[in-house]
Amino acid sequence: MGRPSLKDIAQVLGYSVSTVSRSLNNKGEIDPKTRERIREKAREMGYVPNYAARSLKGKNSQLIGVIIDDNTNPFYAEVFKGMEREAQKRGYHLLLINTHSSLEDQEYALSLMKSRGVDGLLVAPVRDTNPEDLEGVKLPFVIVGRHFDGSDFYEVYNDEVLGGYLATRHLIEDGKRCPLHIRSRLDLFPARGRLEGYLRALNEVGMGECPVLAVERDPAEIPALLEGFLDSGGKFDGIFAYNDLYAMETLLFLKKRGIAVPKEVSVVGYDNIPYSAYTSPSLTSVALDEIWLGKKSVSLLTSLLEGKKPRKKQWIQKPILNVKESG
Amino acid sequence: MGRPSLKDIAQVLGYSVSTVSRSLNNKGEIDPKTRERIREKAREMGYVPNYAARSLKGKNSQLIGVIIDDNTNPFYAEVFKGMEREAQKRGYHLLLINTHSSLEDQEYALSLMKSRGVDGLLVAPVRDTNPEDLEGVKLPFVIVGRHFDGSDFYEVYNDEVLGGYLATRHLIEDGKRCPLHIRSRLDLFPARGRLEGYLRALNEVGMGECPVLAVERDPAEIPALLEGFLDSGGKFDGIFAYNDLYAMETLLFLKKRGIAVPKEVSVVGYDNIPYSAYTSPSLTSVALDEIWLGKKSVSLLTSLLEGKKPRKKQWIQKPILNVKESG
DNA sequence: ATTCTTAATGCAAACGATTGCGGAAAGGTT
DNA sequence: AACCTTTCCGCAATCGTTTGCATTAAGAAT
Repeated sequence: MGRPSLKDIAQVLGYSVSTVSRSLNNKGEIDPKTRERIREKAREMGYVPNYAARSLKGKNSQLIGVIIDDNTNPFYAEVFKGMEREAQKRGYHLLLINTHSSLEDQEYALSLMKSRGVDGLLVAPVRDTNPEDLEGVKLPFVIVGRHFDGSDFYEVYNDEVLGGYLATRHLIEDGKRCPLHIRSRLDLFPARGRLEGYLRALNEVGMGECPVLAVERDPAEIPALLEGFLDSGGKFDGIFAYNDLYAMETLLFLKKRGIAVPKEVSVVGYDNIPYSAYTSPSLTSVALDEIWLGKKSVSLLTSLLEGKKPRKKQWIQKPILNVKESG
Repeated sequence: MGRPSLKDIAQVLGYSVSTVSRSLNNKGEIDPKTRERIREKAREMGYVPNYAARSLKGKNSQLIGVIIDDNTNPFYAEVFKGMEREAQKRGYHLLLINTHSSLEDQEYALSLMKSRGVDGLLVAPVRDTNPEDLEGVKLPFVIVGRHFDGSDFYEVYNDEVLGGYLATRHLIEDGKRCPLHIRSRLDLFPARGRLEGYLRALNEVGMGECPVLAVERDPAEIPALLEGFLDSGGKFDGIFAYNDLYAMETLLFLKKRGIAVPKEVSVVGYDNIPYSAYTSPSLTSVALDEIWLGKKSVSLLTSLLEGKKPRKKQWIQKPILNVKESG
């Protein structure tokens, strides 16, 4: 026989299916003795509930859809881990789909999640996402790692401005007079925040005009960007890079050019991924608690699913700076 | 209204539910004209199939369970990506659960997958896994990245022996007389293979006795291990580390001790993770095609699910050596 | 003894999709 | 004109679970 159903248990014990169901779910009024008898038998027969049937009837699947850019990204990998921990604790499971930063893939993911009957969504929307596309799925959702200006979505994200500020202020306090920023595309939420924090730190001490280099698609552009900047007479004594991967490309370039880090130039990254400890010099980086981010987004979503309406819609995490050798 | 069902479409158009179902699934004989009419309407109404209902009836859910150690591990992250690509192409979706290398978590995962009604399993079993536990779930499955001696499971994995051999032979051909190996626990399949390849390369050229250091739990033990080895008079001029993380710890230690890489000591890692390009010197490493691994395991499993019995049960990938600066 | 509570359990419908079987209409064959 | 095919489509059962309502039995109150 395949997996036993409620009916199988009911037949063996001579009860009705409803009684078995109620016993297993602790619902309704059941004689404690029969309840125990049923639970025991269920265990013995290796009963596991059929989520498909349950979700078909009950309208809830105990499934949460997770839509992120790329599970290979150490930051999101870590966040997912946090999500999994919290979700399992609360009896939910996760359906993960990558968007590869593509709007098309994101639409596919959204429609699929709906089709799969997930109870709610944890989503890190790709750039250019129309907020209405999210609302259009008519599912409770929590935004992870992003923030839509002026919206009142439930959101769990990092204080990117503070992160950029911390990184830059550190460079300044270290005596750097001309810290460069290598930013990413400004249609990415974190990129805007980090840039803003960078500018704020500069303005605070009256250092107006420092150069910002922009990566359009790929961190692989960085060597050429820096090369071009230096060759056209540009100067810098510190670099705040959009993230650790950017910073690593930067370190590589500086090494090739024979520029000493941190003696001549300090480098600060962002995300503090595990591998940032293994570069040489090891990478000073803005650190986040990704696990917290994952857990918090799940607990927020599940309370939504339980019909609560948490008053606090925005959960913002304060990053800290993990100072290592590069600056 | 919520998401429209077959019934809704049927009512609007005046057909029966069965006709709608058959039209949408291209089954049975349906007048091409009505089929198109129905498909058009379905599109218009934004119909998406309800997988729960489908799997309840049809006995297949188009869901594949993925059970791995840890989605943060770059190797498995990459493998998962490959799986996702292939699965989506074939109309399947993935349910991911981490085991954190714990037998207990693995059992939870297995029971959960059964409960969720996945059609099949892609699993990288934790050490000490009893093959019978896997067969016990009574689901088609493919082993990923491991190999059970003597079993005839469907398996997709790497030729770890060859990998270890390539790494070690490279060190030897580079003139190293005493390459050290830092291995992991031998109850891990890859650890056994890599060690064997290492020994084979040594024996081939009659270099019998070279030292092997064993990490028991955590790569963080490595500095102490090497320290102890050196202090007790041990010597080496090359190191083949179990994986890139091990190699990175090794590089860090060597740097701290002032030992020049690759001048005095060459270092070779395994997995060729993206971040191995950013150490200094960059890390020579055994490279695998993780995407292939993921895709292949999915295509193998889906052909099982379609009732085929592929003759070739073991798919073994040949790694290559990606020579960079460290050796 | 009769009626009223209360506690414990069963009945049956419903969720949305699939599918074997049968029926009706249309056309073809003698 | 009677019969047979073929084509197209509907009926109804089914999957496993949940849940509102009905039912039964037992005990309490009169």
